[in-house]
Amino acid sequence: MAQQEEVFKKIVSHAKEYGFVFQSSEIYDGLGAVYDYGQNGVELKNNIKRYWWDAMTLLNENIVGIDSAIFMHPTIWKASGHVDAFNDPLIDNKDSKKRYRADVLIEEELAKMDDKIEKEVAKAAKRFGESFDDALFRQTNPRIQEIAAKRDALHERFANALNDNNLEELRQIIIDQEIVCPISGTKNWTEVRQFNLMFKTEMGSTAEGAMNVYLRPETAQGIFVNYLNVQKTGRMRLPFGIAQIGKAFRNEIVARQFIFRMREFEQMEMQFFVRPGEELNWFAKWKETRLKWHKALGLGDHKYRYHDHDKLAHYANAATDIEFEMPFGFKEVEGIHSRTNFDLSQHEKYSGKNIKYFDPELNESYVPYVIETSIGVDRMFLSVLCSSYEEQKLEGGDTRVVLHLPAALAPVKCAVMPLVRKDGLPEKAREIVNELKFDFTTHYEEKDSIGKRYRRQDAIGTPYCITVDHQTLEDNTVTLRERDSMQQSRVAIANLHKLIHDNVSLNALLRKLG
RNA sequence: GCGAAAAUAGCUCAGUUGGUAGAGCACAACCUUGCCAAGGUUGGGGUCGCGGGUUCGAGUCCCGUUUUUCGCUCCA
Repeated sequence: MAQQEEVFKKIVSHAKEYGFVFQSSEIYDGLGAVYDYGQNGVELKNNIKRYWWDAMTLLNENIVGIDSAIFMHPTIWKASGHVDAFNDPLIDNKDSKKRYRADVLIEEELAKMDDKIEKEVAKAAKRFGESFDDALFRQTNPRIQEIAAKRDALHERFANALNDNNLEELRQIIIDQEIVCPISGTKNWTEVRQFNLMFKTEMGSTAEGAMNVYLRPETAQGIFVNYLNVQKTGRMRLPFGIAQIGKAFRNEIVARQFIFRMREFEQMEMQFFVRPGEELNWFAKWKETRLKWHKALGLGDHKYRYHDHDKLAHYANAATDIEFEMPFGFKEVEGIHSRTNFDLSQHEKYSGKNIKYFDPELNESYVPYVIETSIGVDRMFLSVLCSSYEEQKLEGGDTRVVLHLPAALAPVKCAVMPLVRKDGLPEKAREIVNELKFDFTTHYEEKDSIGKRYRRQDAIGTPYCITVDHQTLEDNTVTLRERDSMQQSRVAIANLHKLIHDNVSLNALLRKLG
């Protein structure tokens, strides 16, 4: 494990050194958990997005894309549950340094009181035997009455505090109830603080007229609120899907592990709308389809696994993660959720608009059920980078650092280099670049020895290097050098284009998914 | 957010009880070589994360702060 962490550090350094990922605002000491993509990173990221987008929209005639705005009406986040669910009142015990949810601590205290009552009842039931009247005993026994009164008073006070969002009161309840930390056993508590995971800003210029809006914490809602627009204008019939790629923002308390958890991140989401009752079949189908998409990249089938959720979110009736083996363990890359009709029903309720789908086959209207597939682009990027990175020992004792990126995702597809910088070889190489550049990201390199140039291309994962030598001037052939095997072959310039295209285009990858 | 550790050139790091900021690689120019990196010459690049303090003098000691890593915590 320690070794894995070393490798991860090297990957992070490599990502910076070769222009994949930079810390945001670095010259101002950086900004926490925000990163920028560099010249190679952006190409890799765009290729990942293109692979996903094409797999969704080209291969499925019933899936279309949209691009919704980051700003949305604030009520959307009330309807979706984010305003409430992303607002946890937290409190720390100063001695044990443990953090708890203040509301959970109080709920546990209430549960304890209930337990006490039940114990009293059970004791009495044993004592009185068959003549025991449970309801009567609860109503008349003074001890139980006393506990129940305290319990009810606490419950009411707690409910009021929650309702008013009164953090000081929550803390006061914990103090008054003499709740202790289960670890340290002390009552040395900090203030109660609220962490809202949504970034808030204002829209409109005047203080009175300004409206509080949020930066979206997920892209899904932009699809839900548009689903009927797309269905009607696209004449879509269930089942159909809407795909979207876009930025989302969460003010994470702890954001770590490089680009794995960032405060600003990008999602690729597809919401698939189905008939009620058919959702679990579609859930199973998408589970399979999505894993196939990942595995087609060839990063290693053993690096993937499903993680089915036992504890489901409030909107879901089934959920799975596709996890990928990162240097720091198996981690979620994609989530597949059966979101029921929760979101659409909520929007119907909060907007007051009818957003039912009319099913011409069944001749009835209903709110569709939704299967969601949602990938973190940045996590996907990280998984590709980590599994591609290799420090390879070569014969002769030296090592080379090579990124075995799937060719279709590589930021640079080929590099053209004159063997020497004279005798007209650079000019010939330029001619080849000018042919290839229209279809492939092509580098031209003439500086340093040829071996050094190969290694530089290996480090950014370029699948092919094309070397122009003196023979080229005579017979129009070049040396084609392959990244992973380091094998060289003599190829006619006329055949270069097709050869490269067949191996680096997304097309080949998509055909595997057919 | 709490605790611990760290921050010196693009990268990896050295820097003595406090006394003029260094190396290797990388980068630029020129020469040389020419199919798997690290030949030669020359050069550019650092207010030692930032801000205070102690001191005649701070990369080094003290305080604060930012960022990163690890642990806790949290995670739709």
